[in-house]
Amino acid sequence: MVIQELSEAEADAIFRALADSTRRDILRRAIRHEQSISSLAERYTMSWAAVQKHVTVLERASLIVKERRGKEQIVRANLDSVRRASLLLDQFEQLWHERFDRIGDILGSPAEAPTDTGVPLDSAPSDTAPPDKEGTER
Amino acid sequence: MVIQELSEAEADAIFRALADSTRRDILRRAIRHEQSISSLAERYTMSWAAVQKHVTVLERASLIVKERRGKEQIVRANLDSVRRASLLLDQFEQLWHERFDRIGDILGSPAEAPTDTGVPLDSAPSDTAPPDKEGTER
DNA sequence: GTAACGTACAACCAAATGGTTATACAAGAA
DNA sequence: TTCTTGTATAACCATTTGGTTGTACGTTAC
Repeated sequence: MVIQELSEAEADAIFRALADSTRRDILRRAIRHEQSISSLAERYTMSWAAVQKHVTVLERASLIVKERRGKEQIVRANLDSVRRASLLLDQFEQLWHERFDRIGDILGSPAEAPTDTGVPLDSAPSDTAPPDKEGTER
Repeated sequence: MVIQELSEAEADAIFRALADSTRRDILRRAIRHEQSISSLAERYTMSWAAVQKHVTVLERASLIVKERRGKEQIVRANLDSVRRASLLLDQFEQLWHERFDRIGDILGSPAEAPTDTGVPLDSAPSDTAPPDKEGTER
């Protein structure tokens, strides 16, 4: 199983969704067993609408899926998104290892690095990539 | 290696910091090699101050560490925090597996028994925990 | 010394977040 | 039918976020 890689926007959504303890809690409950939004909302002191919004955030991040069952919306966790996020974190770890695989960690690609003047300790290994956003990154 | 577990607030900070593509990019660069804030800022079209703010967010999340070197602040990645986040994601996965270890997966566990701090494998795992934002939260 | 560099931070702004209450509607139960 | 439950959404509000410009300050280069 390969598990699709995350686009930058998807990664944004997933990590954002995970960056709130209430939402992490909702996700845990949804993982333990599917349940309606209302039964979820009962567990919190905040308003039903607030919980609903959290569910929506989780849904937009694909961390959960809603499924209508009669008059209820059943919330089900989608572990694939969790795994994708996990994979992205693994890539950071990978970069870390690659750093030490580079012999010396000094004087990397001589290619361009037109004015990497300063920073003698670490010239530009593979860093000469397109600077700004647009997720290019490896 | 045990790797400290994350408090809710730390988890908030880490995932929040990761929920922005510019910050993930900065983190990747910092992982590849330590460098000053200015050399990082050169890679982006946004203002220096904006990059500085992103660095601060990453620092508060302990994803990077700053270290003064002469007049420069050197930004260094702290992979431990990445690993902690990874571990938290693993716990979701773990919950998922426990769900199917429970014989039956009886849904709708009413779950009131407010004492089960031990994550029983059967009925309601730790579902009864004070879900809401306890003291700490924002 | 002065100049340039790297950094820090304040003040400001628009947009997004996280919460509230209130209203509306469909499905089941009585 | 009416009542209740579960859901959805709008309007509103305070705070945070992500960006800007401007100012200030210590360190290094000249």
